[in-house]
Amino acid sequence: MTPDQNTELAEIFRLLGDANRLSIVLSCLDTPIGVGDLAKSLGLSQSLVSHHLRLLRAARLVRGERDGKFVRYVAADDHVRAMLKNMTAHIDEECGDD
Amino acid sequence: MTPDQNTELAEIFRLLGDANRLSIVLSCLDTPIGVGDLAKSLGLSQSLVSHHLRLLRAARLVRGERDGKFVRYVAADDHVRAMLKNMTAHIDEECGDD
DNA sequence: TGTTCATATGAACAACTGTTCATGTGAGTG
DNA sequence: CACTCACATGAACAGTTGTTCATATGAACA
Repeated sequence: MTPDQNTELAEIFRLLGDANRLSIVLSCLDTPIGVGDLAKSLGLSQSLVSHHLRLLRAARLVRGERDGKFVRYVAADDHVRAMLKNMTAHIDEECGDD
Repeated sequence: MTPDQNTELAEIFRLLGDANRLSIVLSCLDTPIGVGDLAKSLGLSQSLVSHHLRLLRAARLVRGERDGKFVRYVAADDHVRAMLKNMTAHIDEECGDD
């Protein structure tokens, strides 16, 4: 693991290290979802969700697809999906062990 | 994924989201290593490493074993090891794809 | 064009975080 | 005991971050 890779990985972790941002990413892991729906379903302001999505987009964790008035966001690729599913699986198991 | 699990996972990510802390955890994934050696090999102050280790310990990402004057730290369990190896593997693959 | 809906952006601020420096604790050794 | 080595802790500060409010952009539709 090179220093650059270490920094890159830390940056990804940092972005996922906010509870709201994490739930945003998890909410669009498999199915594209619009910003407004995201905000409503998570109980967050539209502005806040949009700000977070900008960061997630910049880090290529998420990608937005325009559809008329709407912009729907999904996990950027299978790496992101696999990483997060692996992590959530471990969390589930840990809770079982406690 | 319950809200509690979401928070817990975010907390883990937040801790790994600092480059120094991440390299500390990665440095003791498989082999226990003392605080001083950790500091020297990463080019960080002993105090800083110790502060970070306290946070990592509190989150049960790492565990310390006393050995005389020394305290050696290791990844807390196989979950932590597996999660991090999975993440680093994905980072490696992503770099290959670019 | 003017209006409305969905999303993005900018400024501002309180709260938090990483780091350093100084000091404390506790184990080993003379 | 006094001293040293390895580590932990506390206070303090600069820099960063999440959030809100207000406003801008941009697409659809009358």
